[in-house]
Amino acid sequence: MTGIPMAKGITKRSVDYSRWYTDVIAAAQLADHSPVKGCMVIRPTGYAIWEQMQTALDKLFKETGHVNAYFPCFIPEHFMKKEAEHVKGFAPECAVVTHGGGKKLEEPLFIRPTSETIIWAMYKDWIQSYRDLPLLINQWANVVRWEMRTRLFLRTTEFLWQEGHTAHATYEEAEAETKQMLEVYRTFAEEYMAVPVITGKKTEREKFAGALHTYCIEAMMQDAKALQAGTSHNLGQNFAKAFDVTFQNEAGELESVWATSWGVSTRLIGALIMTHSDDNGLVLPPKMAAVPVVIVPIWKSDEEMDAVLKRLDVLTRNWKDKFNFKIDDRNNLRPGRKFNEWEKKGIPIRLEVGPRDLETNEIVLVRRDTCEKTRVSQDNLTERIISTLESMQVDMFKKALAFRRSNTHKVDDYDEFKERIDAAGGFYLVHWNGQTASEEKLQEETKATIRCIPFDAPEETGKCLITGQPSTRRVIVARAY
RNA sequence: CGGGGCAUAGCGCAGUCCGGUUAGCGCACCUGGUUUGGGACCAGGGGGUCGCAGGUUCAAAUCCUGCUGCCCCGACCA
Repeated sequence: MTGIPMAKGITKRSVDYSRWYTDVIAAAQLADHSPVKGCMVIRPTGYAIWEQMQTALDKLFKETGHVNAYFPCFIPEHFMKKEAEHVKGFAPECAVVTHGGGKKLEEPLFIRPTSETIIWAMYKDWIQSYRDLPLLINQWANVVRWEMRTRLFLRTTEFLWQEGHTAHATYEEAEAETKQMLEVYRTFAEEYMAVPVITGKKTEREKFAGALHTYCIEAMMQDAKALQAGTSHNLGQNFAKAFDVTFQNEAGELESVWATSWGVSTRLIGALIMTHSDDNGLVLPPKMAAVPVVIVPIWKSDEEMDAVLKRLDVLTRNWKDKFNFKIDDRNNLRPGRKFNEWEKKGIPIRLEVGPRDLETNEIVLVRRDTCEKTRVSQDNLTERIISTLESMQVDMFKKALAFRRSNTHKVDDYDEFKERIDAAGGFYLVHWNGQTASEEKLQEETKATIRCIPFDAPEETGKCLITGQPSTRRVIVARAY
């Protein structure tokens, strides 16, 4: 048994990918456009996904020794101006508060686009000796960046994120932290979101404003475009010097502190949607579904209703501590409507139970990722559900990985590259001479950017795709969100 | 910032060119009944300062002027 009828109200991916994306969000009731330009209202269904993400990530952060704190959203103007590169990078996209309490403020307050400056202003007071290090703090917060063009989840004026800000005694320690947190992001993306990512280093041009270097995870969406899904920065001593944060080392000498910062945002919800969902709506990997199992009971008479619900009572008795589930016993909707509703919302497993199943001791199990419908025995149902959820988690990752692999190519000829990226998008492993000038030329001529220098790229001699100059390794080039 | 489009019920639209009953349709919503294994049906009902502000006119959703907001496509960004 298979098959799901065509979805109403969702544009097919093949017709218009970006319409499809917004249709899926609307159909699943994840978010709405707000009355304020560029901002979104995250609806309960969408926020539940964010909560799943927060829970999993927060645990990973705590396991690596981090603690949470909260800093204000207002940043005094002169803080923003202390780190030269940082101002240059962020000033143009900042919202600034000039009035408060009906009066013009003495000093304008920037609404944080990120919190390095206010956090380092505080770290100055908190750090005196090497014994105060490392300082490993994370905060869950909103930030504002005045973007010209916005898209739900992918780029909104205000968005939710977490930002880790750590302080260390040495460069090596800071570097280890930067890499460790990138690895946390990779683990989270792949094992929880089932989104395969490439880890690597950003080019000078793409790195964070004020960082020594930036590492990232890059994912491929179903239209074969790249999406930066998370970043981790080694900030060196730039912020410590700008905010005069020093510590006494064991030898009693005064040194500047070494810093990192790292973040992922509600953009991950966009990544999740564009990696797994289909023409029928949202598809959630089990670990990202607050409620991974929904049961639609079916009945004609009141007697049948009682019988079905009673059986469900027995069947679900030991489920509470194993996985969340919901019994959709609304009596004003017919089953077909409920099937469709839960499909659009991406619930991983749907169970259908009616009078016929009571007789045969079976139940209908439908997998959202494959749309596969199976009649399964009511015996061992709990184990069957758990194993199905586990398979789905793995299968969805494998499917996404296979897609990325089949859309990743090595190319050595610039004209061939132009043709292929126009025709099919995709990731291209190409040689690059390491110069910003050729990177800019590439973007001007093809709208593609260097997504990252992958960690696993082997040393290999070749010629730069753009200039023909010598190169020692390949980088990933793609058109990106 | 450039190009395009839209603004009429919660959503999607018609009506606007050519001014004229009480502004209409589909979906959604409410009530009652029949239904229920893939998006139910029948009957009844509620909901609108026609984006805002001026103007023309006996009369404006409709004509004129100005403004505002939003969406989509490009240049910039997590």
